[in-house]
Amino acid sequence: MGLDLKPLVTPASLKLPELTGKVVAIDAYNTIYQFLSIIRGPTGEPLANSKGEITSHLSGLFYRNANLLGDNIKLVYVFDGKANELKMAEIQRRSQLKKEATEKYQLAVEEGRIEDARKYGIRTAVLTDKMVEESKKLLSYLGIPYIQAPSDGEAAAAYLTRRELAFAAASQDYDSILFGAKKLVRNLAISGKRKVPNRNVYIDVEPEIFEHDKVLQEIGLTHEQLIDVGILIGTDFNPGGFPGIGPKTALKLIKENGKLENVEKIKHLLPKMPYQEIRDIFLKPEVPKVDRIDFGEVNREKVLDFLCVDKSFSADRVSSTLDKLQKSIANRSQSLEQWFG
DNA sequence: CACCCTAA
DNA sequence: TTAGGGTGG
Repeated sequence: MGLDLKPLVTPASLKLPELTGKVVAIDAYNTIYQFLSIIRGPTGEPLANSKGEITSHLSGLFYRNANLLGDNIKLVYVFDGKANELKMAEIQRRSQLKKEATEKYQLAVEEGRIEDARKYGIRTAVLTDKMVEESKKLLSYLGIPYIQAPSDGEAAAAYLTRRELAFAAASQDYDSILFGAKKLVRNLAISGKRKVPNRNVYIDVEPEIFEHDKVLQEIGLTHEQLIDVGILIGTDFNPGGFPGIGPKTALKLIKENGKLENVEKIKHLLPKMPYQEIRDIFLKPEVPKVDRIDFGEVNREKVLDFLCVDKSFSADRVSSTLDKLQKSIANRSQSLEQWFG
């Protein structure tokens, strides 16, 4: 279920123009997984090409990136590497949930319960190695660089903000804050419409930004203490956290006691928990070797060939999106030439 | 999710 | 111009 810091931190609203000219390091798995879950037909089936290969992730990546690039936002995608041993329990838990959702989904489809089919279909999304390769391919055709993280993508994205190679990290998860991202952007999207789970209702979801310094100031803790709060609530490395302790209680306990070791009511549980190792995952994560990020250019032919020939996208739609993008890029360099040329 | 068309 | 609903693949 991830790290639930939401009740403890207050976002500032963010308008996309504020990111103009800035580098944003995107949590690739988080983003692609979101597309795979949400971009589906009415009965919960993902988009697919004529060969039956899923294309939801490519649709999401193409249209969103085209828009963000058109707004002159510089993107770098960060892919997860090898998962930490401590994450295995969470990975298995998720895979079990998917298995259950898949059974419910198939039953709902057979019985013609369309809304249920959609609800469960969303939970069945599995991100395969092939999809990752296809995503990287599309990114490279769009001129968008990507970085392969040695372990957690969020840790690598946070590192890029620390190195000032990126202005912000973008992810839906709050882990980036524990990894020390200077800034975290959530809801980085074009349309603000988002489906609320379990209901056929759409609400406006605005992009929001969290600044690391302000977060610590707001809750009155050090970074190390915030990590302890996270461990109490539960992270990917200790799913569920400690029984009976939610975000509010966790914050109270660390404020009163300073650190995990001093919290009386969990003293009997601490020895069974590798909390020092988890602290180190957040404080001293493995990070990629990066000194600079090279931004590329759109390769129109490759994009068209890949999406329209290979993946059955509509040539009209793809080329008109590319037209729009290339036009805004051309306008940009033209206005630069007026100043400097 | 994002696009596109239609209605008001 | 904006809101709502269907469609994309």
